[in-house]
Amino acid sequence: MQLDERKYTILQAIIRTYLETGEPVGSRTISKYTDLNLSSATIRNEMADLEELGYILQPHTSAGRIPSDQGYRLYVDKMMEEKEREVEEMKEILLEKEDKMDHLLKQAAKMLANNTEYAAMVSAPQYHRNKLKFIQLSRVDSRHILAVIVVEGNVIKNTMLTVAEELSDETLLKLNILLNTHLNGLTMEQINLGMIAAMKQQAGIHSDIVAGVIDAVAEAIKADEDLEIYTSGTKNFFKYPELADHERASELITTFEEKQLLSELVQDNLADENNTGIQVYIGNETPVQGMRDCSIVTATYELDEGMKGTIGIIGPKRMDYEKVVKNLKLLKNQLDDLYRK
Amino acid sequence: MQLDERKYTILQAIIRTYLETGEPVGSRTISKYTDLNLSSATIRNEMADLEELGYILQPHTSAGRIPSDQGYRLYVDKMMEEKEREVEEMKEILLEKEDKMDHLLKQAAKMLANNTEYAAMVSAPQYHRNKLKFIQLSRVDSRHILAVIVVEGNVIKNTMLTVAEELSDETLLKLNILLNTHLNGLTMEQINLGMIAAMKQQAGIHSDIVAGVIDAVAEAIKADEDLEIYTSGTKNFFKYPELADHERASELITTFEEKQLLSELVQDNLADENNTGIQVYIGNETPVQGMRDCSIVTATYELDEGMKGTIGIIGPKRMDYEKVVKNLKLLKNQLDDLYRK
DNA sequence: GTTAGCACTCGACTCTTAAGAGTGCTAACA
DNA sequence: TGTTAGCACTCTTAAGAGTCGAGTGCTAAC
Repeated sequence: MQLDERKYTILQAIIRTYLETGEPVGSRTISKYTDLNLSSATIRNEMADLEELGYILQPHTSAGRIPSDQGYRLYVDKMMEEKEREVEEMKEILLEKEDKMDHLLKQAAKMLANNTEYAAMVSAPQYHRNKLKFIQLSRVDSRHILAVIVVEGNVIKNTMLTVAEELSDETLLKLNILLNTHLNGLTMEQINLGMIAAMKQQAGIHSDIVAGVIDAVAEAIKADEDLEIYTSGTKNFFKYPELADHERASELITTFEEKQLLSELVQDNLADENNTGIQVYIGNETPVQGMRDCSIVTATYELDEGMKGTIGIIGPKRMDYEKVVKNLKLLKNQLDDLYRK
Repeated sequence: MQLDERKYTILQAIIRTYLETGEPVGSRTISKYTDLNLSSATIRNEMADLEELGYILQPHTSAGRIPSDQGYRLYVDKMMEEKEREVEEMKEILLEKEDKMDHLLKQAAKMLANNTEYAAMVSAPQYHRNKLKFIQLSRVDSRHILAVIVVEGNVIKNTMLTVAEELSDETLLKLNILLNTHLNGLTMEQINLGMIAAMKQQAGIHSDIVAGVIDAVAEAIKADEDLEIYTSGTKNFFKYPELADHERASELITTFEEKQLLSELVQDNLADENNTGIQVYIGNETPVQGMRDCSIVTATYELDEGMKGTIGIIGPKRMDYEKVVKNLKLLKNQLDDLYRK
C-alpha cells in the first residue's frame, strides 16, 4: 500500500486537528474539516489504511485516531522541506544588548517560553579547546593580588590570591612578565610539569603565586565542561493534560531543573556536524531520558570564534511545530548576528 | 477560655499526627495516640474548645480537625523556645570546598532539598553599599582593552572594551592612573557628572574608554541588586497532595522558577536586624505572593565582611519543622564558618 | 469532669445506567 | 471500482443512586 496524496492530506488534517484539541480525531470531523468532500465512511477507510501504515493510532477501539511518532515525523519532515517560512508577521523580539551574556541568554529562554507557550532551554556557548591569551596580576591591597586570566574567545576568569606580605611593583611586574612569557598562546595540554617547575624556580619565594595562577588557568580552560543551561516556562507543562499528571510532571520538572540531564541534548546537537539549523526529536527519538512523551525542537547558534550553543523548546508531541520552528529560527538568527555586526 | 496544659497536649498530638498523614485527625485517633487516657468523647469536647480558640479547623462537618495557621504558629513558637536541638545524629554534610561560590551554593540548595524532601532555596550573599576599590586596564590584543573593576567585598567585574586603534603602554598607564586617582574609594553616589566630565576631558581622545569604564563601574556596584538565587527540589512539591493540584503546583513552580519573586523573602530576612537566625513563615504570614498555602523556614548566614545571604525551605504547612530547623541551622553554621577559619 | 451511646452528617467509593462518539462491516449505488 | 449510507457494536465518560465509615455533637448517666 502506498501513501498517496489524498492519504497525506487526511493525515495532515488529523494531525492539525489533534494539535489543536489534544483529543482523538474522528472520521466525521475530518470529513467536514477538509475540502476533499468525502464522506466520513470514505475517511474511515483511508484512516484504516493510515493506521495499517503506522502513521496513526487508536487509543482504544471506538475512539478517534491520534498521530503516531511516525506520523508526526512525516508531517515535520514535509514541513521542513517547504521553503523557508517568512518571519515577517512576527512581532519584533527585543533582545536588549546587555553586555552580560548570561542575562541575555536567560532573557532569551524566557522570551521563547512566553512566545511559544512551551518550556524553553538555552545553553551558553561552548568553546573549543581554549588557548590562554593573557594573564594580568594586580595588587588590590597589601595582602591581595588579583589574577585575571583571559582565554581565547575572551572568556575571563578572576582569582584573588592572598599573600603573606606586600609585593613591590617591581616584583609584580617581573611575575607578570614571567607568566605571560611562558604561558601565552598555550593550551591545557601544552602546559606541562616541567614548565611549571621552571617557572616556580624563577619566581623564587613567590612560587606560591605561580602555583595559584596555574590552578586558576586550569580552571578557566576547563570551565567549558560544566555547561551552563538556562530554562524557562516550566509551568507550561501544565497546559497540556497529557504531560500534567503527577508522575510525568514530576519527572519532567526534575529533568528540567537538573540541567545536567539536558546536556545530552546539547551534546547531541553540537556533535551533529551537518546540522542544518533545526533539529526535531519526536517522542522516543529524544536523547534525553524522561522526556519520551515530549517533542523537542532545537537549534544551534554560533557566535564569533566558533562558539556554539543550543536553544530548544520542549512540549507535548502535539506541538505547534511551525510556530516553534519559526521562533527558534528567529532567535537563532538574532544570536548568530549578535557579535557579527 | 484558656489554653491549659491538656489542651496544648491535644493540639500537639493533632499537629503531629497531621504532619505525618496529611489527613484530618479524628478524636478517636488522639484518644489512642496520647497517653492522657481520655476517651474520644472528652477529646471531642476539648477539640470543640480548641476550634473555638482558633487553633484548629474542620474542613467540613463530620471530618476530623486540621491545624490552623494560628495552631501551627503556636506549635512552632513552643518548639523554638526549647533548648537548641543537638545536631548529633545528622549524617555529615559534605560541602566540598569548591572555590567557586556559585557551585557551592547550588550544591547547598540541592543538599537541603534532598535532606528534607522539601523545596529549597539559597541566595548568594548580598553586599552593602559598595565602594570602588581598584580599577585596572590591560591590553589584551591590539583592538581590545580589558577593564577589571574590583569593588569592596572583592566583587570583581570584567568588561572588554573595543578600541579603534592600538593604545601605547604609556597611554594605558596614564588612563589607569587617571581612573584610579579619581574613583578609588568612592561609592555610586559620590561619582557625579562633574567628575566624569573632568575625567573625560583629561582623557582627551580616549574619553570613550573612560565612558566605557564608568558604565562598567556602575554595573559592578549595582550588581547586588539583581540577586542570585539558587533553587532545588521543585519536584518535592508533588509529594504533598495539598500542593500538587495543577493550579497550585503551577503557581508554586512559577514562583520558584522566577527567582525574582523569591527576593522578597531574602529582603525580608536581611532587613530584620534582630534576626536570631531562624525565621518561620506559616501560610499567610509569607512575604511571597503565591506561596500562601506553604510554610517557609529561612535562616540568614553571614560570610566575611558583612556579606549576608539567606537559605530557606519551602514546603507544605504540615512540614516537619524540627527536621527543617535542624538542617537549616547546620547549613547556616557551615556557611558562617566557611571564611572564618 | 468524664464517659457511653446514639442520631446525624458528609465525603469517598462502588455500581449502574445512559448518552454519545466513533468504529468496522456490509450492501447498494454511480 | 471507488464512494456512500446504514447499522450493529464498542468503549469512554458523566451522572446518579446507594452504601460505608469516619467523625461529630449532644444528652444522659456515672
